[in-house]
Amino acid sequence: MNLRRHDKPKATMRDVAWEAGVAQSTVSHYLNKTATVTPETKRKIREAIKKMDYRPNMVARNLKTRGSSILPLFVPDITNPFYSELAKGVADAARRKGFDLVLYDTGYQRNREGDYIEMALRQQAGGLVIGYNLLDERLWDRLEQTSTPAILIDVYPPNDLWSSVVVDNEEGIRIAVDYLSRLGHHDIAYLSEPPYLLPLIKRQREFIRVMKERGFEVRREWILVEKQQVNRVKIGFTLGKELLSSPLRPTAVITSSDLVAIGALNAFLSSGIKVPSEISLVGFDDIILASYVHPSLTTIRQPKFDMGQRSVEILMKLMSASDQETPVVEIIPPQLIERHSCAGVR
Amino acid sequence: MNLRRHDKPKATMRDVAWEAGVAQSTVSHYLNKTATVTPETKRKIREAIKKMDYRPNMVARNLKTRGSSILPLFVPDITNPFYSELAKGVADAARRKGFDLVLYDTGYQRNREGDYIEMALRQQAGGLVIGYNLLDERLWDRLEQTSTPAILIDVYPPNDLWSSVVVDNEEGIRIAVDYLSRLGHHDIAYLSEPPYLLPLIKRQREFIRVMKERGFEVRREWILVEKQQVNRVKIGFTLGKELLSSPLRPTAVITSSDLVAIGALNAFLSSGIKVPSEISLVGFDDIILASYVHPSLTTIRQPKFDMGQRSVEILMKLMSASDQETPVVEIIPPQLIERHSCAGVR
DNA sequence: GTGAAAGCGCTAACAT
DNA sequence: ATGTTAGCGCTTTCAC
Repeated sequence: MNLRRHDKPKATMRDVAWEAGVAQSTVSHYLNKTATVTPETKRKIREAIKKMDYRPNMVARNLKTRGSSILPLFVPDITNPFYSELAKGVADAARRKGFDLVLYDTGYQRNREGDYIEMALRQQAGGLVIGYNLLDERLWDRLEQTSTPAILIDVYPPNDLWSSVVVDNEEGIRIAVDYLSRLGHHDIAYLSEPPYLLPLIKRQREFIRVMKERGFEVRREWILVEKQQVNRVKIGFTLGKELLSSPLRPTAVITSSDLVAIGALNAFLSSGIKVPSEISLVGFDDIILASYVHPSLTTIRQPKFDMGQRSVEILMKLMSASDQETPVVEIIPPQLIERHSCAGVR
Repeated sequence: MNLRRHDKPKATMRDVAWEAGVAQSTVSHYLNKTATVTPETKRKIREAIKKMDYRPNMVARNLKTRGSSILPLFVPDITNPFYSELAKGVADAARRKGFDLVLYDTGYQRNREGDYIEMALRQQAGGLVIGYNLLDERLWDRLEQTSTPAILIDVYPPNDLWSSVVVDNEEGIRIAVDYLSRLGHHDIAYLSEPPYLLPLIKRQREFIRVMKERGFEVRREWILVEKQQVNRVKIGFTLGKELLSSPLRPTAVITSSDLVAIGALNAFLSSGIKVPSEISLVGFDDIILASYVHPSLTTIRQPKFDMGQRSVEILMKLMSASDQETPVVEIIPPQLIERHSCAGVR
């Protein structure tokens, strides 16, 4: 590391000061607006900067201020559209605050999590954005020990020391059920990936609760929850097929995520079942793919971009707090995105 | 920026040295293996490090060595699966070399490109990975001026000063045509997004050339190239519909990218045309979505992950070269991924 | 094998 | 309004 080519020496602030015939600190003051500078002096400095093609060295600046202008984002897999959309929101907000987004893609590997946090800390990161549930829970202690603030997205904090931004999972499910209900459905199935995360548990639990509350029957064989597989599209496919093999067929299905919905869609289509005329389908997340499949997927949107942005704002507040701020769990409202995978029941 | 909380002071190398009862430089030597150290001294240092929870400060290190451990990656849109897969490859290779991947998502906005390059340079980045064609061509001069090496991916260099990693576009098209040909197709259409990039032009040109070479007729109305729209799925949809309205219908179609193929697929399906039984479809890129749609898409894979990795290796070489290295254009072979969107012609 | 000292490019008191 | 000075935490000669 730290390679560098045989480059022309970069101009430093000292060079600029010399060229402009002023003191280095004056240049610094001018650049940082940390003192007022005569118009005439300003001019000279500006010219010198241009002439020398001067560029402030953030590394030196950061060393001096003991700060850092990088903002680490942890995701388990950047190729998952959910996380890439999140990353976009985080990057955008970070940029606005003058931070550079450093991407740590852990690939769902425990040991990488620790290594990457170590790297982030060595880079003097003042805070972390974590887009999923860390596999290695001991890391929370490590972070606390170094008093590094962090914010979680899309999952609930491991304990009351940490903050997070999550969508209102229960509300999302309610919106889905009520939407289908309005279309005349009451035979509704629920397909889910393994619920090892609280949001997933909440969705499932709320589905059952609201179905009962609305007076709809909740059939055991219509609540299909995967235990083994990890590929969400495959899960949806498997569960979709399984659902079709049931003697009673629901008129609609809600899934725990869009990826599962897409798998289910493929299962239905490949069995000759028409969507939405024979069965309606609503997903969860609203990833970009949802609008790409045919029929396009009606779904419950998690405003990922906004959540990414919001998380940065909260983190910045935590970082600048002179004392341990009270952690916050911010709940974001979900939103129904109506597309073409649902139809009224005949 | 440069926020920081009221944190407990981090241990420095000086603290460690003091604790271990040795000189700071000895600790440095131990850490960097830049001199041999007595086992006994090693032990003391190790213990001090552990006791104080010491972590090297990369910012200070980078200032001293005038290096940088960040590697900027420029993409136009990280939510585009093509770029997120690329990013994964780049991040992976960067990490292996001890670099942190900094993500610059320009959102296809000219002015951001300049701003972001400026930020990257201020961070003392020693080289850049650019995953697409910069919109603002003047930036190449700026980069040259600062003698910052860069490597392009998926596009050809603007001139012979720069390096890039690209797939063999012609070969990809040949593979597609020959594959369809083997299935008995010779009435093949080609649908393309606006060919403002050389790879796209090459694909189109090669399609025509190889069709002729194989003795297949090339019909004007079967070569549909979008001029206006930017959303590739919409483009595919529009072009797909247009193709269906033509009096003569081809038995197969090749598209300039998977996103276009997915749009075309939707167009066919929504017109009641069965894929692959009535029309075969092959895409280009092999983005993750290709395997998610129904029927899953047969396509020409660009090994994005590998290309990302390779680009980092080449860039590192350029960065460490003491003198202007001769630029390279590395051609990567594409690969046919057979799925379910193609069938033999009856 | 270990240590003393210089300094990377910058900010921030503190003077003037 | 501008300048002087003292480091930030580290690497790297160069002595010993």
